[in-house]
Amino acid sequence: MVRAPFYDKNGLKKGAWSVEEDNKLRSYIQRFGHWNWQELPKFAGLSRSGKSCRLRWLNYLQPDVKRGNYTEEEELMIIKLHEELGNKWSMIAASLPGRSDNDIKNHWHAHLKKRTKKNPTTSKITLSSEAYLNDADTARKTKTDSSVSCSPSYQVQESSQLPLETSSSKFSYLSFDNAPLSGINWTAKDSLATLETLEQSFSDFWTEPFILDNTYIQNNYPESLADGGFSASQSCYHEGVDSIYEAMQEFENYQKINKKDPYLVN
DNA sequence: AAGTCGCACAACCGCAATCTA
DNA sequence: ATAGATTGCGGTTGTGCGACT
Repeated sequence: MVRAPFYDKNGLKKGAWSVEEDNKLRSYIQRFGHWNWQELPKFAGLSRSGKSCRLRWLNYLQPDVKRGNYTEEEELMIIKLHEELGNKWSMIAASLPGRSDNDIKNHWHAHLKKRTKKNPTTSKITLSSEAYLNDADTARKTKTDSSVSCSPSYQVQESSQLPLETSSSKFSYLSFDNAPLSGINWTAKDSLATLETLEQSFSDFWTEPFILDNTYIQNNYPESLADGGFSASQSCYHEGVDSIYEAMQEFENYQKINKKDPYLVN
C-alpha cells in the first residue's frame, strides 16, 4: 500500500515508515516537542527529512488522530465545508477533530467527490439523511463500522478553538507524568536518585511503547524552550543513553552555532 | 489459479506563505 | 528591506490488497 523504503542520493530514507522509526519519532516529540522539523530527525536518530517527519507525525502518530471509519456526520460535514471552502483541506480539517487534512483529502477523492457529483445540491443536506448515501457507500459502511467508530456527536468548532495543532508552526510540547525529563530544564545538580530514574528513562527512550500522557500543551510550554533554550545535564550516562547524550551534545553545538545559550533556563 | 482492475491511503513533491537574521 | 530557511498546503503518485473475470 505504501512505497517500499529506499534511500535517495542524499542518504535520506524515503518510503514506508517502520515501527522502529515511528517509535523514535513519537518518543522524541513526546519528550521534546517539535522545536524544529528540519533539525528534528537528526536528534531523533532518523534518516528522514524534516518534512517527512512532520507529515508522519501530523497524519499518523499524533495523539488523538482518528483513522478510517468516517461517520456519516463527518462525511456530510466534509461535503458541506468543501462546498463552502473549496479545497481548503486544512480549514476543513480544523472543523473535524482528530482528522488530518491529508486524510480528509484522501477520503474526499476516494468517496465523497463521486457522491457530490451524483448529488450536487449539498445545501439540502441534513445530518440524518441516510438516503443520501448510495448503495456502494452503505455497503462499505456496513463492512467497516464493525470496528471502532468515532463519536457522532461532534460539532463544528469555532475557529478560535481549533482542536489539534495541525497547522501551527509554533513549538509544541507534551507533558507526561512518568518522565523525569519532562521539564527538560533539569540540571547537573539534580540528585543521583533522579539520574537513576533518568537512566531507566533513557534506556527506554527508543523502544518505549505509546504509554505517555497524550495531553497536548499548546502555548504553554517553557519559555526557555520556545527561545531555543535547552538545558541538560552533562554528567555521565552510560551505554543505553549514549545516543541521547550525543544528540544532546549535538543540540548544544547547534545552539552555539546559532549563537543561543544552550543553558538558558528561566 | 492466474491475471487484471479499481480502491484506499501513505507518502512524496513543488510551491506559497511565513519566519528570522 | 531582503534573502535564506522553515513550515504548511494541496496536488499527485506508488503500491498493497481485495474483487472480479
